[in-house]
Amino acid sequence: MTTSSYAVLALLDLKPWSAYELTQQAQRSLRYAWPKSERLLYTEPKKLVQLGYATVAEEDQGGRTRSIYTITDDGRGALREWTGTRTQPPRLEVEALLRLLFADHGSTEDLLGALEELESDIGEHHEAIVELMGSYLDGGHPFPHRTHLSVLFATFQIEMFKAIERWIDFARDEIDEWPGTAHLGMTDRTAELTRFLANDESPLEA
Amino acid sequence: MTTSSYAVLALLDLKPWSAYELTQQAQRSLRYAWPKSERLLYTEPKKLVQLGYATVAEEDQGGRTRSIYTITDDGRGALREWTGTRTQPPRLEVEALLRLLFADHGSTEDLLGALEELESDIGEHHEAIVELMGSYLDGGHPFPHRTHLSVLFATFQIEMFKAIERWIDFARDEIDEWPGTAHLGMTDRTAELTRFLANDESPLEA
DNA sequence: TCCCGATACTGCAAGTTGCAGCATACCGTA
DNA sequence: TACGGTATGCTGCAACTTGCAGTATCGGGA
Repeated sequence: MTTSSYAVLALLDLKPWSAYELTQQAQRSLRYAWPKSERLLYTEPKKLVQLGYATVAEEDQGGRTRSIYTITDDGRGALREWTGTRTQPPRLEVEALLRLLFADHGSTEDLLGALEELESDIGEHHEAIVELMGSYLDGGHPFPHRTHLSVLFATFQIEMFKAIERWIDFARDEIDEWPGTAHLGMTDRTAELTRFLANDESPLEA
Repeated sequence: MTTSSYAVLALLDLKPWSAYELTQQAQRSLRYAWPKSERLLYTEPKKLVQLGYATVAEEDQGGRTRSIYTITDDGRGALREWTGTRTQPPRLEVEALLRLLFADHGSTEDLLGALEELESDIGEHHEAIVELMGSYLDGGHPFPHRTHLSVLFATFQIEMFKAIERWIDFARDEIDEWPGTAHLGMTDRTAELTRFLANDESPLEA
C-alpha cells in the first residue's frame, strides 16, 4: 500500500465510484495535494480489490460495461490505521526555478519566459480555486459534511498561489535591473537581499 | 533527455564532478527546485556520456577509482537549446494536506500530528537556507559569479517556507476550535472563510 | 586492532507517467 | 440522415524514477 493507494481508498470511502469517475475526481480534488496520473488511477482500485479493501461490480451501460468500486470494512480499517502513520516530507517540483538557477545559459528573455509560464500555470489554478469556493457558497459542496476540510485545504492553496505570484512580480522587477543573466555575482543589490535572507526577513516586504 | 538530464548537464557546466560529488551537490542545491534521488544522479551522467554530452575519466584515488564527468561542447549546445523550451507545470506533493482532506477518518490529534511533521520538515529546510545565506555573506558562494541567481532562488524558498509556516499556525488555530474532525460541514466560520476565498482574499490577514 | 562513518558505487524490484490505441455513446449540424 | 467532435471507459507498453540492499575501500578514534 502506497500513499496513492490510501488516497484512492479515501475517495472510495466517500461513495462507490467507477474507475473513470475516480480519475476525474482525483484530478479535481487531489491535484494540489497529491497529483497522480490518470493511468495510475485506473490501476490502483484493482490493487485494492486484490487486497480485499474494495469490491468491483461490473455495471452494464448500453453496450459498454463500467467497473464500480466499493470500499469494504477491511478497507475502512486500513484507512483508520493510515491516519496515525508518519507522513512523507513535502516535495516541490518547479522547473521554472531550475531555469532560474541556471539562467546564465540563456537570455533574460528565456528566464522571463519561464517565469511567465509559471505565472500562467499558477494563475489558472488560482482562478479555479476561487471559482470552486464561489460554487460552495452558491450550490454547496458535493459532500456537505466535509466542507470544513475542503475549505481549510483551499486556504492553503490560495496562500501558496498568492505567495508565488508575489514572488514572480518581485523576481521580474529584480531581473529587469540586470544587464544580463550571467556573471553578475554578488552585486550591491544581491548583497542587500542576502542580508535580508540571512536574518530570515522577507525582502518582498521592504 | 529528460528535465533531470538537463539539470545534471547544467551542474556539469559549472565544473567537472565525480558521480558521488554530483549526488551531494544536486541534493544540496537542487532539492527545492528539482528533487531527485541519489540513485538517479549516478545513472544520469552515464546517459550524458552515451549521448556525447559529457566525457568520463577514471581517476585513481588509492585503491578506488572514481569517474569524473566533464561536459562537452555538444553538451553546452544542448543546454543552450533547453533554455528556450516550454517548462513543465509546477507540482506540489504534500502528504500532510492529503491527511487534512481526509482528516475525518482520524482524530484531531492525528491531523495536528501531520501538521507538526510538515512544520518540522519545513522548519529544517527553512533554517538550512537562512544559514546558507549567512555563509554567502561570510565565506562567499562556491561559484561567485552565480551568486545573484542563487540568492533570487533563495528568496523564493524563504517566501514559500514562511507562507507554509503561517498557514500551519492558522490551520492549528482553526482546528483547535473544532469539536472533532468529522461532520462539521459548512459552519459559520467555514462560511466566513469560504467568502474570503471566493473573493480571492486571504483569511490569514484578517 | 577493531569498528564506525564517509566514500563510491551497482542491481533490482516496485512505483509511476505519458502516449498510443481501441471502442462506444451522445449531440449538434449539414 | 450521415458525419464529426467530444465525452466515456478503458488497456498495453516503454521509459522514467525511487528505495533499499549489497559491496568494497579508506581514514580516524578508542
